[in-house]
Amino acid sequence: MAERFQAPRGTFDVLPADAALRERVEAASRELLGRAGYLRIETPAFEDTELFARGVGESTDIVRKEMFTFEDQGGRSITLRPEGTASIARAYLEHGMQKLPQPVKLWWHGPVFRHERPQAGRFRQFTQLDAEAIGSDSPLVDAELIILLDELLRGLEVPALELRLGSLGSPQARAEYRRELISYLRDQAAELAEDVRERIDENPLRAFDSKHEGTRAVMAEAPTMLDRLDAEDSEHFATVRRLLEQAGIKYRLDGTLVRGLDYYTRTVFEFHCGGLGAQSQVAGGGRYDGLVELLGGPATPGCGWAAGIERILLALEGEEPPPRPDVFVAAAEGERERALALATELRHAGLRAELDLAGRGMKGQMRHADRLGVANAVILDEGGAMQLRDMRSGEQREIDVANVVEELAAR
RNA sequence: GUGAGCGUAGCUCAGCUGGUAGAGCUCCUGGUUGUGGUCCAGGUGGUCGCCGGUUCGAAUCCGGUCGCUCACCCCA
Repeated sequence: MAERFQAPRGTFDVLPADAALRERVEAASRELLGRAGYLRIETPAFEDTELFARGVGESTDIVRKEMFTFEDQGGRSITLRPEGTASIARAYLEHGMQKLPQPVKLWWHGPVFRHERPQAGRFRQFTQLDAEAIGSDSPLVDAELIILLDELLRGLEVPALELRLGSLGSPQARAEYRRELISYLRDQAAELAEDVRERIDENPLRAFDSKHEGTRAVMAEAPTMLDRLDAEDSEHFATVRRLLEQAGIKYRLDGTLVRGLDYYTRTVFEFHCGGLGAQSQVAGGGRYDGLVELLGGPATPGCGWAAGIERILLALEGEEPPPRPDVFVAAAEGERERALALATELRHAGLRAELDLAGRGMKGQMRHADRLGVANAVILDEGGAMQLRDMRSGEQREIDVANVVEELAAR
């Protein structure tokens, strides 16, 4: 037991029972994003470490302690992608997509890696669905992306959804606000909970989430980022809000949204699902107007989101039974090879056909057919005769070899 | 990285205050020469996570270790 291999910590197998639901999520996103003109892109699962260090930000938890980084045989530092946006921005630049009509709208889904301690809804390898629109600073872009994400989650019937919406403004405004908040907290330190006080410099925004009474009183009076937006950012945000309201999308205004990646500017948002455990965030994203430039390109606005497929699946909670075959071909001892040929023929006709591959006796084959849940069985008798059996009624009659395929296809 | 709970057959679990492993489900075979779903009988399958200690003897007690789960942190 102990010596048996196990999937590495924080990873999992997608078993057949899980596959159908997962495919439904993938199909829904492909369909929805396709209709909105988002085009599919695939980037490598690993990149130059520096891309993430620069793109995501040296000071973020992701870069500081969550990356799977290794040296390849040529001495290059390589990192399994901990998120997708930096790769998309890299591809945008590498392939000169500035020359395309803007914005360039892209989507992808695939594995993402973060070296974290696993827990409910948190894995070391998980799957993200990403949508990105690069090259326009119009608030229409922000709104379109949020509307699409909302439709996706709602269409999948993710329960107890909540959209939180905020704006971070420009990097400068954000930095100024942060300084202001830190000094405000320092002044009020005596009233704050101990854990909040200890993290004033580390993460002052977190004070807003505290359940501590004294802290809550202090925070009720604290300035929020939304109060400190400059005129342009403020107008941009107001337009995004108006567009969402026109689209009938409910949201909770949240001036304390942080996002753990440095590249976010202006609009930020998260979708949460109640009853998901501690990791309730199902999707999140925002605008990143400085990212492309940060990676060495021209000043280029961008906006996008990532949805966690596993968290969505967790919220949907369920398995779908594997598809049932239409027909099972059972064969007497000497007829096994004919069974394969017939099954192949039936498959050509578009039917799901199975046969015994384990050397079962007739009783075993019928039992197996029953468990597969087939509606019909074809039984090949010794000597060439053939029976067609209706597995529900138990009715059975001899049938002509020439007619089996037709007969079954018609059912 | 920190904390808490758990770790017995493929799955769900039982095994009281220590005496050298069980049930249900699943799977396979058979129930008078090859026909299913109910029922009956039988079978496959576990060095009780691992290492060490206490003991005449440990799945059962103690220590360590690994793993899983949940939470903190942070994020999808």
